[in-house]
Amino acid sequence: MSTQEELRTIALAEFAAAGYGATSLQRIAELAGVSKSSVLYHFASKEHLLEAAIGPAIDRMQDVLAPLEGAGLLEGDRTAFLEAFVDFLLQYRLEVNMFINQGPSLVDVPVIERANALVRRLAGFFSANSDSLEEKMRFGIALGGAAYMLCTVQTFGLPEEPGTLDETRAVLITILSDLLAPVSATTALG
Amino acid sequence: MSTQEELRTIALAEFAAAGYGATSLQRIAELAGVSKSSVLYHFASKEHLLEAAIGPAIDRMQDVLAPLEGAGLLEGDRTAFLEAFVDFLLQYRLEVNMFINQGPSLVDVPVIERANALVRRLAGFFSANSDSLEEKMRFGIALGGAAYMLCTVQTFGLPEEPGTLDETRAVLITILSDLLAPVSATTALG
DNA sequence: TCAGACCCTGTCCGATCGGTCAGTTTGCCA
DNA sequence: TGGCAAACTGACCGATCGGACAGGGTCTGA
Repeated sequence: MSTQEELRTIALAEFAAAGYGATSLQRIAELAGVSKSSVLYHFASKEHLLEAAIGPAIDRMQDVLAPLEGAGLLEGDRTAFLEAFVDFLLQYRLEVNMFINQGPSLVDVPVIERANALVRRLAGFFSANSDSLEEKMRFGIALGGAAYMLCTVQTFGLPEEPGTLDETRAVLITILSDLLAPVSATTALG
Repeated sequence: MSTQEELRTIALAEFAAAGYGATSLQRIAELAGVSKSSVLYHFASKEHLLEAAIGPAIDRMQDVLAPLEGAGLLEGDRTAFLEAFVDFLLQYRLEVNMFINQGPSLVDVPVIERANALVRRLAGFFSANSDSLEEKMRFGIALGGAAYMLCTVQTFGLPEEPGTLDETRAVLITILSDLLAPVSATTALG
């Protein structure tokens, strides 16, 4: 693994565990066995390093959540969406962890703000006052709860997987489908 | 409101919104219209200010989650527990928001670590490998999802309440009861 | 009137932060 | 072997942080 890739990996782990602000370039350099100057050679600034660390995950997140926008989530697509969503959570656990924990406080970082804007729209979806409060809250609890639970498990250094990855995936999809069952098809992000 | 109470209120809001590390004593002082020295007069240190800001909420959190420990959550008590849990979330939204977002990264702060230890035990509950992975994940999604959803709604400055407070409370309890319905009574934290 | 508690302030300090810059090492290719 | 570009480094900078400290108002009770 090149120094650049190693720095990216270390930075992601540290940002997710200790926080972006609480992680100094000095510490990242030490963990990688290089100097702080070397970090700034590969990444022009701390913010660039953050962008490199979580940018790809946020791109993917936007793709996964895209179907929720506009016309809404059709009944037939729901299973496909949940599968894509759960796969995304499991594949990018560190990045999701970091975004969940620190997204709200890193509002001035473009790459974070891009994801924040998306979450803000989704949050508006289940927070706006309307007739079907329950449906919206079911949606929020399903998506937010799944993400938060996986991150909490990871953050606190508990056993890497609650069951095998495949079992986790299947159970998670089952629960989310169950939770969203009472939600009518075309309500999403109307 | 006394200066001390005002500082506590401002600190809580800022810590929750921008993060503990990202909030300087200088900024808190400015928002309160006093000097930084005055802040340090009322609270011996930044950490003491944090303790004053969220300590009471964490005490309450321990009380609310206490029934989950030991013998487990009996069937008859579940509704009472969910009511207490939801009431806690709604009453201490700012504090819960801050704890969810920054608890994992503030491991060296005693008042935070006290709550982290509790969450760590709860997380272990639904992450440990066992026969009833689904039940444990249902539990984690219910508790974590409800907390995270409310925090997200608040963090992003959306309408203060998704519906009236009473309606939110009732709907939330309904959804969580529904989600936990398949969970047998005595599995919790065995 | 005055002593003391309380509240508040400006000034200063060491530490640490992200970032700049000039210079050195390393590896590859002609 | 010589040269050049990429990789890397130590020294240094301004800014900001949490905190220490001495002192100045203000009020109250003796």
